[in-house]
Amino acid sequence: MGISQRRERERAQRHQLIVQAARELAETEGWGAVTTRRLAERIEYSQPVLYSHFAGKGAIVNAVALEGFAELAEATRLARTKVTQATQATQATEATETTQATQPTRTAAGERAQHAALLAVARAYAAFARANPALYDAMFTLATDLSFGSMDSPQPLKDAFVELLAVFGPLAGPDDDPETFTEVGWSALHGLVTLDRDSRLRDGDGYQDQRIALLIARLTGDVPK
Amino acid sequence: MGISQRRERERAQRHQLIVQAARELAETEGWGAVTTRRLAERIEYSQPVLYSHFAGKGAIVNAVALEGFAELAEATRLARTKVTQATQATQATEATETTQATQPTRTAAGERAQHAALLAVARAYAAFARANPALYDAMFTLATDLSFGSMDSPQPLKDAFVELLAVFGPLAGPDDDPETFTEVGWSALHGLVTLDRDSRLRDGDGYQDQRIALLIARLTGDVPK
DNA sequence: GGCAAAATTCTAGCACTGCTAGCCAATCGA
DNA sequence: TCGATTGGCTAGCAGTGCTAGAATTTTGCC
Repeated sequence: MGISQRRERERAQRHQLIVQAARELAETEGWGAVTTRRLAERIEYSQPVLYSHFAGKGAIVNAVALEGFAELAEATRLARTKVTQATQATQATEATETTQATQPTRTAAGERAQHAALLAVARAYAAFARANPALYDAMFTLATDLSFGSMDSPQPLKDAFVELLAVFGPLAGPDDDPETFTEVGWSALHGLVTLDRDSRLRDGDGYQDQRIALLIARLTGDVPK
Repeated sequence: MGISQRRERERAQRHQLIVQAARELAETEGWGAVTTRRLAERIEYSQPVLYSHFAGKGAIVNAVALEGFAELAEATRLARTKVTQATQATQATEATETTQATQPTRTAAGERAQHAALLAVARAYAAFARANPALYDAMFTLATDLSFGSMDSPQPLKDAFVELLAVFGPLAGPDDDPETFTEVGWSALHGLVTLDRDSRLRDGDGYQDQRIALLIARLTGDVPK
């Protein structure tokens, strides 16, 4: 039965080809240019084959969005581990403590490290959105029917939130629910990203960086008096 | 020359009728149902008359969005003045100080009052978005070509931001730019509203209220240790 | 009042969209 | 080798935003 396996493999390849074509087309010419005809032309098949892979155009957008969430989770994970490892090395030289990385260290140095990690992740998040505007659009403005908070939400969405929870959670106050705190931090970041992208905030050199820094500072309780 | 004036008046009425029809249709059946044909049917004219009033469908959406910004500004102004007046009355009985309302009062009572005002405005903002989902969509996801930060941005947009500035600005840290602080606060609020609306945050009784309270608390430096 | 001119509204249609029914050819199991 | 099944294609449907040109109404003038 090797033949049917090969056919299934080819089908999966074409499936991925459609998603990739949609994403590239959207990123170069915007989602308005992503029509079923242009998509079919691009993958060198006729339109109806799209509907043998996806229920409709919306399902294709959803697939692109899912890819985006997976990559976003990976990007934030990278930024987090990079910084925490760097600061852990610094901490080792200072030789203060060696608790688990996942456990919030309540020392001053630990808090500083987590603040740094959070800032790095926030910057990575903003950079990701800026580097893949169409992808971010698919994730947050086009694919609105992707369930999130419930049990049956797709894995990439859960992964992405868990990743954010790992950075935001430890910085929640003792009386705060870490998940609520993460939701607030994520939402704020998302708001900054979208409003900046639609030119609804002052445009200029370091304005967005300033905003992100200010947000993270306030969230972590680093407030000037 | 009273005739041409009457005609112009009637034209303005029909102009407003189009905007209102678009808004109502969007609010009851979603923006997907707002087509030029249905709009024309609704105002009891043929399609082309729409184009004698607006450059295209996008221009109609823009008009709706502008109306939304005007109303949003009004709603936040109402929430702000209501609370500040109430707390000013309380302050008067305590007889501590009587500075100008626009000037940030650096007393403990003054800060508490501003915190309360900010919370009230944030709640009003979220309530507005929840009560007019299609309108909010027009303002932030459909009419993306509305210039904002620049000089030539429409007056309602400026007004809305000034209104937010009046609540957020006084609570900025001594080293913070009030405008930057306002941009951050507004973005965070916007993020909470949109993600909540798309069911991307946990759905339940007071979750959104909790998130808003947490956000405002952190922004104002009221951080638990 | 009657009539050409000007402004306004409508009919009809264009090029496009997402999506699907039904035909036609290649592949499969016997 | 031959029917049955699968897979892809052509052609077309209903609907979209928008517009050219016809038809109608209103205007200004004699």
